[in-house]
Amino acid sequence: EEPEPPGPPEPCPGPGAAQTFEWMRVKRNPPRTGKTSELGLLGQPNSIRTNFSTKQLTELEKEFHFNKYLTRARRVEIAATLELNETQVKIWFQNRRMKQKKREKEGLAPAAASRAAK
Amino acid sequence: VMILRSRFLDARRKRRNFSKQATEILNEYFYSHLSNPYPSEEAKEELAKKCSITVSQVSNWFGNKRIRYKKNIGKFQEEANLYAAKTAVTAAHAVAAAVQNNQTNSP
DNA sequence: TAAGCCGATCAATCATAGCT
DNA sequence: TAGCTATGATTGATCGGCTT
Repeated sequence: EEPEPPGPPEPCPGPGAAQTFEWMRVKRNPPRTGKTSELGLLGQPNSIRTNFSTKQLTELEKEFHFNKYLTRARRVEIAATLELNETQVKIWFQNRRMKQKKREKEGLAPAAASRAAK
Repeated sequence: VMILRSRFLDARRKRRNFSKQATEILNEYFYSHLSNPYPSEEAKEELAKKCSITVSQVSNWFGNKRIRYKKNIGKFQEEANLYAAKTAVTAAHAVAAAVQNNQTNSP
């Protein structure tokens, strides 16, 4: 059911010897939401997850309900208004669409429980 | 400090832990596929059914498990051995059953 | 060839559950 | 009851593949 014929890896999983597989070594490049200047000086590229403010999220949400997809022009406009990168706005819409899809998919199938409830 | 993490009214998280058996099933899959704990969409659906949870929850579980496992492999050593042994026993039973079945069916 | 999108995943964090 | 750990969910951002 799970064909796994790689050649090089270790032998057998002996009790007490946890092997280190590739997936355990995977490292993501830190977020490069770099705003070249924040504390002045070419400080390290802001490699920290951005926390969107309630206002930004509210505006993005509002725009999303209007358009699921953005045009370049609209994206530039929104980015400027909310003080975000175009990339951040683009990614936000990307993630928002996936979230929407996920909900439509799940919010339409909990059949088993819906019958019992009420 | 009003940097309100207004994620407070997120209508989310009224979390409930999964049943012990569900966790058992998920862990069994995780440790028996430790070299590549990435279940396919089909596998996730099957696990979801067996555990009585959604596919998304299965994805969340594996996502959290992988990250937390590699963050501190040592902390999961005991658990890993426990499931490794359990899998071995299960496999042994399967083999034994197959052998018996083979003997009683050999013309 | 470059840019956007999708689907999956990562990684950090939130908030609650549960044990000491 | 307070404090700390375990755990499910959320989400900004990354990765690889495919499309435009």
